[in-house]
Amino acid sequence: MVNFKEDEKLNILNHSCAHLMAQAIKHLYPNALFWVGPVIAEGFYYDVDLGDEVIHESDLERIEKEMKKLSKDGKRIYREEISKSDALERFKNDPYKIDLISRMDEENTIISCYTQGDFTDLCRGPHVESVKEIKHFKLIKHSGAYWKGNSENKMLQRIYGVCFYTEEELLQHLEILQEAKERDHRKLGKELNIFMTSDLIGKGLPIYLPNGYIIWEELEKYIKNKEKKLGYKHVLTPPLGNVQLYKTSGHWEHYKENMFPKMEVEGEEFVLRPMNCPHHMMVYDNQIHSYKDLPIRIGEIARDCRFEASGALKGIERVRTFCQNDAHLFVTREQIESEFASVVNLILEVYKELGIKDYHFELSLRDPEDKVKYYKDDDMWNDAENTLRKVLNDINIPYLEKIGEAAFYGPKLDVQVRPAVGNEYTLSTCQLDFCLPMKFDLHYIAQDGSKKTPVVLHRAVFGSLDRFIAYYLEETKGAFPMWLSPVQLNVIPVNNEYHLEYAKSIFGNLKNGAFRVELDDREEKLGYKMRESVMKKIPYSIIIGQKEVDNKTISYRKYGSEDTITVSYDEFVSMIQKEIEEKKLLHK
RNA sequence: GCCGAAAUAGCUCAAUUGGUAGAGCAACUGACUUGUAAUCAGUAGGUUACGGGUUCAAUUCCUGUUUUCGGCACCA
Repeated sequence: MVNFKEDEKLNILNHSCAHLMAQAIKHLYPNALFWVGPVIAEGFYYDVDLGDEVIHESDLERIEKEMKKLSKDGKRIYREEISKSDALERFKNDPYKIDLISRMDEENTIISCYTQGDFTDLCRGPHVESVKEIKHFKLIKHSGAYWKGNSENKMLQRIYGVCFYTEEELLQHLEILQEAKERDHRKLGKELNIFMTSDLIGKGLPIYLPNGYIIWEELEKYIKNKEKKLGYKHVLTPPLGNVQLYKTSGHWEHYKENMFPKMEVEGEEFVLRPMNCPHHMMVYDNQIHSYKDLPIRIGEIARDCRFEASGALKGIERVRTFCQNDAHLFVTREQIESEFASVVNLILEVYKELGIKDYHFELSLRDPEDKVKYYKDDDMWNDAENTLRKVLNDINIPYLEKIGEAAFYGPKLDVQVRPAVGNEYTLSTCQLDFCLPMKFDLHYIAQDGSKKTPVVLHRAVFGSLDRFIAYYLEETKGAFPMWLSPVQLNVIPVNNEYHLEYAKSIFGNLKNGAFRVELDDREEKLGYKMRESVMKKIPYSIIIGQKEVDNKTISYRKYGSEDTITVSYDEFVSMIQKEIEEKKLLHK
């Protein structure tokens, strides 16, 4: 997939295309005012104020047509440098430009304008020489977008587009977009019977069907085993709690708008829990701990409920109830680095085993200017942020620093991935927290007999199992590796009259061997049954015909291959056992 | 939540400017006894998401609601 931002030449072309679009819009909507038109990874967009008018899907065609016309006219693009006062004068009737210009530093900024025919726009540039270079473009989508990204502000009209140097590149790009839709987890989830939703149950409340639940169970077993080896102890805590619990933690103050409203019973107030930290704090507080007991690692596959905005819901990627693969590590200050490194290594190990390659780390820091969101203790923040930086540098992990992305209680390391369709999201997280242990007045007894407050690492490798399954569906295109496949083997007799008996005995042996196996004994042709077997993305289709009956063998065809291989039963079983143990990827 | 779009059989989709819904697949029945991505024939399947309105007549036009989709905002 092209990244328009990183290809300098394409970047300039796309930015120029944004200007061409603006010019076309100005022709069709003379009162249009323009905000910004940047190049992004997926192409470009321009935010436009059309007064009371809004863009409809059909308008994109009109705008495109006008752009083609302007491109054919082939006007040159001129650059002009002006002073700040000239700029303020020239754009005095345009509040958006005034807003931009007035924030510019007069001394150090060259203010430039670009003009093509009857259209001039304030712009840093650079641009292509002439609009006739802007030929192979497409307006992809449109939407409302709040001015300056603030939902208190007016909603502008945003139009997205892409531009290439050749028609072939453009068509190829559009094809890639189409292919991405094919591996959207919502489409695959439906086709492969992974999950469903029901209007009567409610939106954002997914049901995992038998196939989906097998994947869920396997992932749960997998991660819990890894955690046990690292000394985690698993607990089971309730999915709701007293409101006071969240008032103490500070979550109520920060997030009550995004929680399901409290319910009152017998004078007590409860909420469905939006996260598990306070519950795990209570688990820690159940006993007195010595410094010798630390680190204490409490894990849980824990169900949470969050009242996500209806417009944010998406398949099983963003839902209103989900299960976190959560854990809280209670450590001394001296143990922070090694425990944090251990979590990062666990994440790296899991990603490697599952074959996930396309991800990056982000170190999410507080915005020191934001006095409302973040817990007030500058020393604590500096200490925490520097600790995370140090560990990341020590273990040599590349990462991006993101200001203002921290949790209210501490900085975090997030692992970001990109889905088939839509914006990137966090798949795994590890957060450092000096704050909640204090709020809950937790301690341990130090070597000198004094009471000390532990530090907590919040971490989730499968941020949520729901989201992870969504991601892995898209990553594997629904062709899961053997160990995760809902159905691993499909036994297909060629002819029921002569081969069914032997097929049944093979099926029975595999079933007793704890493989997830099906027997397709319908009265259909082999080709028909093979087609379904492949469409269901079953890793192995086992064919039993006269040859196999006579020689006491089996023949199999692996998903993604067109070859048929004949082996003995024992040979086959040891092969697939090995494949399951090694968690081999089905294809890559 | 905000801006825009969509909703027709279990699934994927049709239905000419408003004239009371069709196909393929799946399901069911029967025939065929099959060697690697669809054997043939038949049967059944619908308050066109839900409610209200305009009209002689609404899947089609208007309107409210619900859900879904593309973005924006949000994401402990």
